[in-house]
Amino acid sequence: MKHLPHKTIERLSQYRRALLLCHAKGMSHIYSHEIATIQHITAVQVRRDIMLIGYTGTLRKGYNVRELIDLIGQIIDSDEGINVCVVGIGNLGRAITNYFSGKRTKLSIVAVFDNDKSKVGKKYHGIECYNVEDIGKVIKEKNIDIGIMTVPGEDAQKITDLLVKAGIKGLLNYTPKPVNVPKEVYLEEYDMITSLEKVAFFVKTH
Amino acid sequence: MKHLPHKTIERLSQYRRALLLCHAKGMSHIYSHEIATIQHITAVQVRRDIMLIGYTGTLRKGYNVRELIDLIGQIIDSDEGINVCVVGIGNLGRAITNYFSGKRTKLSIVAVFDNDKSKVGKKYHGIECYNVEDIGKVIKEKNIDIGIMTVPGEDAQKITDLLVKAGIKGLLNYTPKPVNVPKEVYLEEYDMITSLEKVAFFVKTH
DNA sequence: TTAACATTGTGAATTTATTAACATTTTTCT
DNA sequence: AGAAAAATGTTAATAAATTCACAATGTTAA
Repeated sequence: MKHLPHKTIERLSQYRRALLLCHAKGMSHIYSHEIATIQHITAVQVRRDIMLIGYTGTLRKGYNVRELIDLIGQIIDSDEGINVCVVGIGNLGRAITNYFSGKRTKLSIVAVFDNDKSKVGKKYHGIECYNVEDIGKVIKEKNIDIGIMTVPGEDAQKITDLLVKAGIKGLLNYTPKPVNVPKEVYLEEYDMITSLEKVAFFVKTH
Repeated sequence: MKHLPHKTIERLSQYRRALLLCHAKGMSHIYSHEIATIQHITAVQVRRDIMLIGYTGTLRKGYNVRELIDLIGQIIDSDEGINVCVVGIGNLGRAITNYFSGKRTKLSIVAVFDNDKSKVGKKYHGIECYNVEDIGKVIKEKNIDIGIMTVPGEDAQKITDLLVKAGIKGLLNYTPKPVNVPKEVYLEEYDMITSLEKVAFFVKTH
């Protein structure tokens, strides 16, 4: 496989979730237009994405749900699984930890961090909370590759630097402050205010 | 102004936030490449976005921070302000409510909803929690245009239908389930799992 | 004063993403 | 059997987003 576009990767992740639900309902096959309807996109887009990963469906029967789930897994998951940590166990950190706990096998949250001493040592959804000062040590011990940052904006860069120094390979930044990482670290930033302002803009302009 | 691209709208929101910080620090002017560095994009991109909104900077001095903040406000804010509600006051709902409380003047969260009777009547960051059954009534009374949905996935479509019926104009869906809305309602969906899986993919493929 | 420099603004080129169009194939119906 | 229908797979066309390239111009320094 040559090079999957970023957008295709995102959609594959979403297709998989939809497919898992379909599988749970007992569907064995699904048409491109059914996936498309669920995801609010076009059937052509779905077929193109699936073409890009080299899968081919059955004419008139559509795609085999089980096979497609497995193939998407081969593309986007790592065989060995990836360990993840959450830094900042406030409301957002807890929401995310909760969300993931026990769900994925390939991506597991194995540590949470906070600078609030009263939280350190407690468990959140079964995952132990460590002191942020121990980030370096814990990340190495637990072989953590990805960090999810849910601290206040003013701490964002400082925590980022700690994570980078600890050897993190990917960072998901949910703080409102953009941070800097060296180019070998993959960075994804998301900001709720931007999303809400965007909705407000399009509501305003009909 | 003709038609601003979606991506430009998102970036304008982000520029504004960066600019507000710069303004708070006492900066009166800023160069395109400074904004670009903060946002991890190119200076040309910044200049082009600013060109699109019809602002023009000063050669060799860059952009006037105050003026640019105000102009972006004119573009993306509504004069009268927009009222927003949060449905589902679990961890994520509280994180968002907390995040916004007291910050924006143009976008304000004026109600939160939950189906848990023990939460109804309580206040969350100063905002009263109503019963989901009263969504229709409260949305009309309080003139709410935008809903942020942070309920469990299995309730997503049901709540969406209630919001749509109540006359909501924009919906930000933070549940893991895509929902359907009539075409006159602006829908933005965001899913944390997809973001994390994307990071994992790019970490895996270096 | 004049040359070197740094910055904005923008048309053109390029790249990325989406959509259209349609050939192909299997199934169903008559 | 043959026609009609419904689906996939894919090339080509189009649209959207980004980057390049550079003219224009104010600023600084010699």
